[in-house]
Amino acid sequence: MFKVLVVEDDGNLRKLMSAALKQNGYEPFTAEDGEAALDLLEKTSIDIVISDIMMPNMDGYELTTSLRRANFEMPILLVTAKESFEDKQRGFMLGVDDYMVKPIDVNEMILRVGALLRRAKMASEHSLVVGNCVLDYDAQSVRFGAAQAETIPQKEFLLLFKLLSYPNKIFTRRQLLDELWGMESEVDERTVDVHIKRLRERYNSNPNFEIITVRGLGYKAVKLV
Amino acid sequence: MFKVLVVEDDGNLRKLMSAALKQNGYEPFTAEDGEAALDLLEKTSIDIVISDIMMPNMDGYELTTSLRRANFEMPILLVTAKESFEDKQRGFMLGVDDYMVKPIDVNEMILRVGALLRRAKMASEHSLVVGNCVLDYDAQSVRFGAAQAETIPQKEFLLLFKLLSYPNKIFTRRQLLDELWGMESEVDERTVDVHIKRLRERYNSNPNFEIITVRGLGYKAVKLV
DNA sequence: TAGTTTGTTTACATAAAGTTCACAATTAAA
DNA sequence: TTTAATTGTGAACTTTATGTAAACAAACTA
Repeated sequence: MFKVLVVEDDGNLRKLMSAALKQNGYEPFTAEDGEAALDLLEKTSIDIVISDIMMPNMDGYELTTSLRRANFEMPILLVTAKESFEDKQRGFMLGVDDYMVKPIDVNEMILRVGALLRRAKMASEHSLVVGNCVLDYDAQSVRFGAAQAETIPQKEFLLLFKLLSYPNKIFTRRQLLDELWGMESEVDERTVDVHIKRLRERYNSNPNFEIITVRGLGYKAVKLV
Repeated sequence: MFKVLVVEDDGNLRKLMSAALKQNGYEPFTAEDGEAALDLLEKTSIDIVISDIMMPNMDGYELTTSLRRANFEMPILLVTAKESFEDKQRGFMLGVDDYMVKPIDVNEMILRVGALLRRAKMASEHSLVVGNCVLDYDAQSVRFGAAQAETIPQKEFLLLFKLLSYPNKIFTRRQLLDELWGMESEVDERTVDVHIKRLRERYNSNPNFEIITVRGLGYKAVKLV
C-alpha cells in the first residue's frame, strides 16, 4: 500500500483529504506544517507528499527544498491557493512534480497521485521496504530513513534480501545456498552462519527487522515494525 | 536536446507551441492527428508527447492507448478544451501523465514539460549545474563559481558529465564503455578506472560532488551540495 | 548432569575487485 | 616537424569480500 503524506494546516481539509486517500486504497499520514512533515519523513518511508504551500513555520517551498536536498526523491504535489505562474515556476525549479489549485477536487487529487506514483515507480523498481529501511536491489544498498544508503557485500545483501522478501518464512541453509550460491555450489553450510553473523553484527540494533535462528531448521527474518 | 512531439490539428496553435518549445531549447516535431503522430513515433525517438484530445481520425485518448500498448513509456501531456473530471479520469487511467486546459499558457507548458522530463529521469541538458560548478557540454569545460572555465580531456569530460547527469545512479564499467566509447569498443574495463582516477585527482577537494566506487557494481556520482 | 547435537564466533587464507603507476601509442597543437 | 597533450595497457599494489576450520557456547537428550 502506498503511503501518502498530507501536509496541511487546515484540519478539516486534512481530514477530507485523508479520508479520500484511505477510501482509494492509500495509507494517509498527516502533518500540520513543514517541520512536522520532515520529522515524520525521517521515521516513515513515504511514497508521495501532498503539501499546501501556505503554512506556519515552514511552507511548502521550504519543505520541497529540504526534501530534495536530503535526497528524498518521492513525487511532491503542491496545493496552491491561487493559480499564479510565478508560484508554479518557483515550485518546478525546486523540484515540485505537480500542482493543484484550491479548492481541491479530491477525485482529481486521487488521479494525480496515481499518475505521479505510476511515473515514479518506473524509476526505481527493485526495492524492498521494511519500516523505514529500504533495500535497493540495483544498488545493492541498504538505507535507514534519511541516512546515506550503504552498499554492502554481495552475499550479505542477497541473503538479507531473500530473507526479508519472505518475512517469517524459514529457509534451510541448503535452500539459501542453492538459491544464492547456485545449485552446484560446493560451499559449506557453515558459511551461511558466518554471513548471518556478519549481518547481525551490521544491523543488530535496528528496530525494523531481526534474523532469527530456528534450531534444527535454518533461519528466518521477522519484521519488528 | 529533448525531442517533443506536438499533436494538434489547429495549425496556428501548433506553430505557437512549436515556437515556444524551440525558444526554450527543445526540438519540436509536429503531427496533425494521432495517426500521423504514430507514424512519426515509429521513426523518431521522441522524449515527450503533447497531444490535443479532440482531433480527426485518431483522438488523444486513442493515441495514448496505442502508445502504451506499444510499450512507449515517454510522458504524455494531454490538452483538453474544457476542464472536465470525467475526461481527466479517463486519461489518467489510460496512462496520461498530465493535463493542460485550453487556452494554453505556453509558459506553463514549458514548465510542465520540464517537470515531466525531469521526473522521467531523462534530464540531460547542454549544460549541467552542480552547486557552484557548471559543466558546459559544448565547450567541454568545467567552471567553478566565478573562476575561469577549464576545458578538460574529452573522455574525462564525458565520463563526468554522464555520471553527474544521473546523480546516485550506478553505472557499470561496461555501461560507461558502451555509452561513451561506443558499443563495439574493445577497450579494457580498467580504462574506466584510470579515467575515474584522473577525474578524482582533478576534483578531489571540490565541495560539489564526489565519484564513489560501488564495489562489485561500478561507479556513481553523488552531489554534496 | 554428562554427553551430544546444533549454532556462534574467531582468526586466518585465499580470491576477487579496485587503485595506482609507468610507459607506449595516438592525436592535436605549435 | 617538433612538442605537448590525451588515451589506453599491463603489471604491481592495496583493499575488501568470502570461505574454511577450529574453538567456543548453547540447547537438547537420555
